Amino acid sequence: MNFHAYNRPMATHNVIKVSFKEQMLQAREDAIIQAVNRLLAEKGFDAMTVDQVAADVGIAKASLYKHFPSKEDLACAAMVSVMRRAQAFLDTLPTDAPPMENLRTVVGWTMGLKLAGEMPALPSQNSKLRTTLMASKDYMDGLMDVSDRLGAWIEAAQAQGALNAKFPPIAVLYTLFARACDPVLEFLKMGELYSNEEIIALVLGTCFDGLSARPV
Amino acid sequence: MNFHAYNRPMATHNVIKVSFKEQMLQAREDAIIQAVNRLLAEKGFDAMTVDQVAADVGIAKASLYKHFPSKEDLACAAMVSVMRRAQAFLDTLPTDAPPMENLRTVVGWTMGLKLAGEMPALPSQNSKLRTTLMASKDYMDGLMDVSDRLGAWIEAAQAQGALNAKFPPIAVLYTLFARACDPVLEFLKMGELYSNEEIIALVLGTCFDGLSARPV
DNA sequence: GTCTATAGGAGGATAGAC
DNA sequence: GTCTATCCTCCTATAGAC
Repeated sequence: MNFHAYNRPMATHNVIKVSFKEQMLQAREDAIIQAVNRLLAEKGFDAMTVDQVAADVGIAKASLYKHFPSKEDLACAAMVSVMRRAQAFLDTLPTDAPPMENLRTVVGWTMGLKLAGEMPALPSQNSKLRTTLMASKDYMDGLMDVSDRLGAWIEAAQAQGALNAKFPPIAVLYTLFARACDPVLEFLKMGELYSNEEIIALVLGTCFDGLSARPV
Repeated sequence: MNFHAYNRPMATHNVIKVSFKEQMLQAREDAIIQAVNRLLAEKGFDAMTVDQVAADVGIAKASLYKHFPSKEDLACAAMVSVMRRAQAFLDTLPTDAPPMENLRTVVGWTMGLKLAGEMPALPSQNSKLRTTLMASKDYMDGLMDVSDRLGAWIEAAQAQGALNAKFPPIAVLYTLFARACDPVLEFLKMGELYSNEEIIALVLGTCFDGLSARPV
């Protein structure tokens, strides 16, 4: 009892202090991730330099390396972040809606992200980066969860006859992921002829309806 | 007359010699471009190093720079090369065929190129590279020619009602260019479930028919 | 025009004081 | 954990002999 009486205040004090510190730490790491996310979307992984990230956050480069051990881990953290956003968005979609509708909505949402400059772009060739991503449980878990949920909708949509059954579900899944980073989006944006909403509608149209004319 | 009698043999000798030298030069530059093309397709512009190109060709790096003034110019030459191949392929297509059919054939051909590892991949963000490309008359001329020919087919196909008229021709053109480098191709190739022909058929299907089921 | 050797600089990562 | 200053590696590009 004396033990508790003696220790509790000290322990409480420590708990509060640590929690506050951790809160600051988390806030700073969030700021870092946000900067990385922006830079990755703007210039891509190779063109992004750690110096730019540090300057953007307003801290020294060495401090950055106290939070993340490498440039690859920075990018990985950004990917985990968007994956979480995607999961959160999926949570908001009605489970009783037509699966095809949900698929369309998700892809449209990712296109909006890209047009807003919030979609980090990673080179698919970089093996060092791939290794880091594959080794990240947070990233892989998120990716698997998203893939599973989309996969379920894909199969359901095919069972309903809304999604063309001649395409293997895996090919559809890849296609949806690819359309989230479709370069057509930035091409059309650069042309400045269409609003973001129009661009999304166009690219969604080409993706789901196809280029060939459909019989009325 | 004496002038000719005296000079002709020497001139002929020079002509042959120069022509031979130029032939060797051209052959070497072709070898360089082929190596660049392969490396660009395999690793992309940033990951490709000039040392690798030199080693691949089997000459010293300094010799490379006698042929091409910069790494960007190397990539540009490779792009001009594929553009020429594309123009040559367009030449083989029947002018009396349905334009929609020709569009499909061209896109399928570019997909085959990519699957064969012969489609150079350039980052769309690199401004130094973009400047070099824009400044290259050979590249721009080729790009314009290809765009014009595809554009004519697109408009003709829309006039015929074969290509969905709700899409602006420019959006269709961008989409066709984008599908030539579609990452879905390499994803499916990595899965090793489908042959190259099947992959091309699949991605052509998603592109032209769309993901949504079509009424029978 | 080919080579060897090296300049020059960018950028990822770290040392060490505080 | 933050900073300044620096290391070190890699890579583009060039100098200079042949």
